[in-house]
Amino acid sequence: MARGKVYLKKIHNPVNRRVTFSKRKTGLLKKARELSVLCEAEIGLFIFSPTGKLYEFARPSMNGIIAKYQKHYASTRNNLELSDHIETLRLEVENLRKRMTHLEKTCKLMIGEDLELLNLKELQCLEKKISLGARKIWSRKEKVSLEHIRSLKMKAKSVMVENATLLKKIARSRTACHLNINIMEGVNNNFETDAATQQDLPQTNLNLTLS
Amino acid sequence: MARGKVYLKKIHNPVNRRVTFSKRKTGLLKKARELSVLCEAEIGLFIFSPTGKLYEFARPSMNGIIAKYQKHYASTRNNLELSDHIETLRLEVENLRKRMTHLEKTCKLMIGEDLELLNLKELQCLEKKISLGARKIWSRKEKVSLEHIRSLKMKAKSVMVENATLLKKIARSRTACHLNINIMEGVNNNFETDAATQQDLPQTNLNLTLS
DNA sequence: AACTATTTATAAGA
DNA sequence: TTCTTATAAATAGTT
Repeated sequence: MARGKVYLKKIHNPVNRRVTFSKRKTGLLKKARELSVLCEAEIGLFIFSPTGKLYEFARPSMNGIIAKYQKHYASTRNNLELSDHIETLRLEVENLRKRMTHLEKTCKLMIGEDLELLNLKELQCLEKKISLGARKIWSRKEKVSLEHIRSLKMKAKSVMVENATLLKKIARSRTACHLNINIMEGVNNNFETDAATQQDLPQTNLNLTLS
Repeated sequence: MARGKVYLKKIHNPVNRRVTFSKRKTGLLKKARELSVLCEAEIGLFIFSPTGKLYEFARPSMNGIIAKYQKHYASTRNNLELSDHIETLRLEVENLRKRMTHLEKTCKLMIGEDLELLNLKELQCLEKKISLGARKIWSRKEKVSLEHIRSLKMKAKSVMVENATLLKKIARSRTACHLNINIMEGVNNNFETDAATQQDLPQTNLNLTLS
C-alpha cells in the first residue's frame, strides 16, 4: 500500500517478509482493537510468526472468546468428543435414576410401605405376587432347614459312633495301662447324654458349621 | 480514515456503529488473510458482532490454531472442567449401577427368585421381612376391600330408597292416570330382590363407580 | 527505525 | 444494504 502495489502471494525475500510481517502484524492488532472498541464487538485474534512466536489480541478475554467460539460450533474434535461423552453419560444417569425410582417404589410396596398409593385392583395384584413369593421363600427355607437338620443329625450320629470307638479304645487301654477307673467314668457320663443335647455342643474337635 | 478522524471510543449512534462494524469487520478479515498469505503466518481471528453473529478467519484451520494456542498456555480451564464433569458423571453412573444391581437382587429375592443364593440364616431373615410385608399388604387390601363393599352397600341402599320413592310416585300416578296394573307388578318384583343381588346391578341410572 | 510516496481503508453522505 | 468519494490511515520501498 505504498510505493508499489502488493500482490496476494508469499513474499519471497525473507528480509522483506519479516519486515512486512512485523508492520502488518502491528496494524492488524491495532485494527482489531479499534473494531472491538468502536463497535463493542468480541474479538479474538492470534498470530503465530513463522518462527513460532505468538502475538494475540482478545476482548474481553481469549478463554471467553474461545469458549464462545466452541459453543458456536460445539467444536474442537476433542471437546466434541468430550461433550458427546457427557451427553451419553447424562442420559445414562437419567435413565438409571428412573429405573431406580421405579424399583425402589416396587421394593417399598413389597415390604408393605406406601400401600395407600394403590387402589383395590393393584393391591390384589400385589398381594397375589407377594404371597407367591412368600410361599416360594417359605418352601425354600423349609427345604434348606430340613437339609440342615438332617446333616446335623448325621454329624451327631458320626460323633456318637466315633465316641463309641474311642470308648472301646480307652477301655482297651485301661486294661493295658492300668489307668485310674474314675477318669473313665467321667467320659462315660458325657457319652450317655442324648442326641438332642449333643446338638448344643459345637465346641468339639469336629467342625459342625452351625452358623 | 476518511472524511473525519476517528477517535478510539464506542460509536454511540447505533446505525453508524453497525455500519462501521460491517465495514471494519470486512477490512480486518481481509488484512488477516493478507498477512497470512504474504508472510506465511498462522492466524486465527474471530469476531462476534454485538448481535452474537460469528465471523472468522483462520489459517491453516481454526482447530489447529486453537490447539496451538492452547498448547502455548497448557490446556484450557474449559477442557479441565469438561474432564472433571465426565469423571463426576462416571462415578455417579457407577454408583447408580451398584445400587440398581442390589435393588434388583432384593426384588428378585422378594418374589421368590434366585433363592438358592441364600443360606439358611438369610432365608429366615428374608421370610420374616416378606411375611411382615405380606401381612401389611393383606390387611391393607382387606381394609380397602371392606370399605369398597360398604360403599357399594350404601349405594345399593340409596338405590332401594329411591326405587321405593319412585314406586310410591308411580302408585300415585296410577290412581291419577288409570295406568295398567301389570306394568306396576313388574317394577314391584325387581324391588323385592334382596340386597346381595342388587349389588350386581350397576347399570341403573345411578353412577355407582364400580371400577 | 524513520521517512514518504502511494495504496488502501473507510466515514459520511446518498 | 450498497455505492460513492473525500480523506484518514497503513504501509512498501527507501534511507
